[in-house]
Amino acid sequence: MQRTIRSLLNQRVMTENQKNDPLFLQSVARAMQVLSAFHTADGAMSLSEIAKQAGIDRSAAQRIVHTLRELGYLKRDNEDSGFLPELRILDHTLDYLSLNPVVRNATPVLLELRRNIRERVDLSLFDDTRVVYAARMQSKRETFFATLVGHSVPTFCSSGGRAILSRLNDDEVRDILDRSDLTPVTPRSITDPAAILDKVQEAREQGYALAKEEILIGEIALGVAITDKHDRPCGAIHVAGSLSDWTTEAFRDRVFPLASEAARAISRF
Amino acid sequence: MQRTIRSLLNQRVMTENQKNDPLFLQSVARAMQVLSAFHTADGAMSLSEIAKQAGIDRSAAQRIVHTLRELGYLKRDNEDSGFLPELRILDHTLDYLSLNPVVRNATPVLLELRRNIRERVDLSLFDDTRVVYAARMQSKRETFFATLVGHSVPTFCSSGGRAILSRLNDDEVRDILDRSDLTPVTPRSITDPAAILDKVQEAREQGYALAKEEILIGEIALGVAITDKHDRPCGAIHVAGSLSDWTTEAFRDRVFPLASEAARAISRF
DNA sequence: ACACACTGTATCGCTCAGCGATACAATCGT
DNA sequence: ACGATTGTATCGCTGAGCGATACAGTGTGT
Repeated sequence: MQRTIRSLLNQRVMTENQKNDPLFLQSVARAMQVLSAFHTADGAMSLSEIAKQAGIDRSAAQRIVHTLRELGYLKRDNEDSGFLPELRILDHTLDYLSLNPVVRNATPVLLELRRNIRERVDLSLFDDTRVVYAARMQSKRETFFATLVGHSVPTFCSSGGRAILSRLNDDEVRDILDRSDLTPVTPRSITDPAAILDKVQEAREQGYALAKEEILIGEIALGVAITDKHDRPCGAIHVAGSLSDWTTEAFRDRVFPLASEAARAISRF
Repeated sequence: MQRTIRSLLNQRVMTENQKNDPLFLQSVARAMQVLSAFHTADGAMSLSEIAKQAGIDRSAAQRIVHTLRELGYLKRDNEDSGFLPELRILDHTLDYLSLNPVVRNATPVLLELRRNIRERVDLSLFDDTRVVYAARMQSKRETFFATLVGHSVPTFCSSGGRAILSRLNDDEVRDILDRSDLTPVTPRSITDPAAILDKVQEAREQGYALAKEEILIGEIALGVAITDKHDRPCGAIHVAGSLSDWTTEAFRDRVFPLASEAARAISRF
């Protein structure tokens, strides 16, 4: 399901205005499309596969892959035939994470939060129709998903996503929902726009958003939005617990005050 | 100190053979150099700064920045003037992490390891003269450094780095040391090539490498190499503890058997 | 055994993408 | 008011790179 969401990103074809924009460098766009081709992969990709995914012909793919390989962003798979992303990619990750003021200030706060609550704590960043994990503090009892920075979940059905929406006005929320792919992540995901708007309104009044089993069955999550200098939401703190340990009320009573305080500590950067 | 190491990467100017290689696309290289310009930054960068760092003129920088912005890899800093990396970068991170077989298989093993040892456990990947963190499992007692995927430390003075070197032959080790920037990370970092070779030889015999206060004062670290299908080292497990809690011997006796077993479980992928 | 469909790689001439110069409005600090 | 920044926009010339084409190696199917 993660893949389905991400593959949509990839369909970002060159638009008309981009074609007529003298400042828009097509070869750069093509190169980034080659790197993005791997969003849909679950193994090494051949030149033809890359070409198809990136929407360019094999020749172009060849030259771009060659260049990216020379630069250390791609490598040939030793055993399998095909190509894979290479380590150098992570350099840019660090640039992003260490220059992002929210992430920068969030880490100690999140650790403190996890120490108090002893459940999984995530920091996610708002990216329109999706919400991207930037940091995860594991709880002792582990879910099988690990620290995968870059993972994303839909805004509309995640606790943090709806907490973020609750800081926008109804028009903006509707706009995002319109552009969202509303396929449910689990059978419990709320997909009806009207119902989502209700939940968002509820979050506005309470200051937090709850999502029960909307991302993972058996999991309850509480999200609180983080805002920037201009009071615009730019991310959220998620706390996730198991429904076998918590009633909804106990979870909310325990988590909300702490998470809310943590969010306030991170906000306005 | 992190920055000094990384800024070296950036000096990767276009080589002569690249210039004469018909398959090498210069515009793509320039674009990646623009993204890499942020390796040396600690805040938003202006066009002129980017141009200087990337070794191109302002016009080129302008057009590339414009394109990367259009594609969602850069954004303008709201308050400060200048540009910053944007979220989309993290998409590629996930591609790399989730397609890398070592990382893929390591996570459960590392969690198990941390559960047993209750100290910080890191997974790092070998990249020539440096070693890049791909995952970190925090211990309860926190060091101030947080989960920053992409961080790197020099191969020559880290426990994992030397564990990796111990799986190469002496010529290869010398070659890496020759190309390394041997500036010490802490006053305790061993920088004399002969002494490093001794330590590497010691690691060969013992199956693990120890580094005391070579990266962080007060910290002892034990590293065990991870190998690929061809028995070539491709990464390492690091376990780090505080010298106030452990004697060298106690640390080694407790950590080595478990870390070694974990490394074996991850190896050969 | 052959044929065929794949890999990845290499070459080359035509053409249009994009280089680099130049200009400009806006916002600094002095 | 000045010069030095910032980011943005335009434009003609030219060489970067597009896309066609070819080739060696490796399976896969018949």
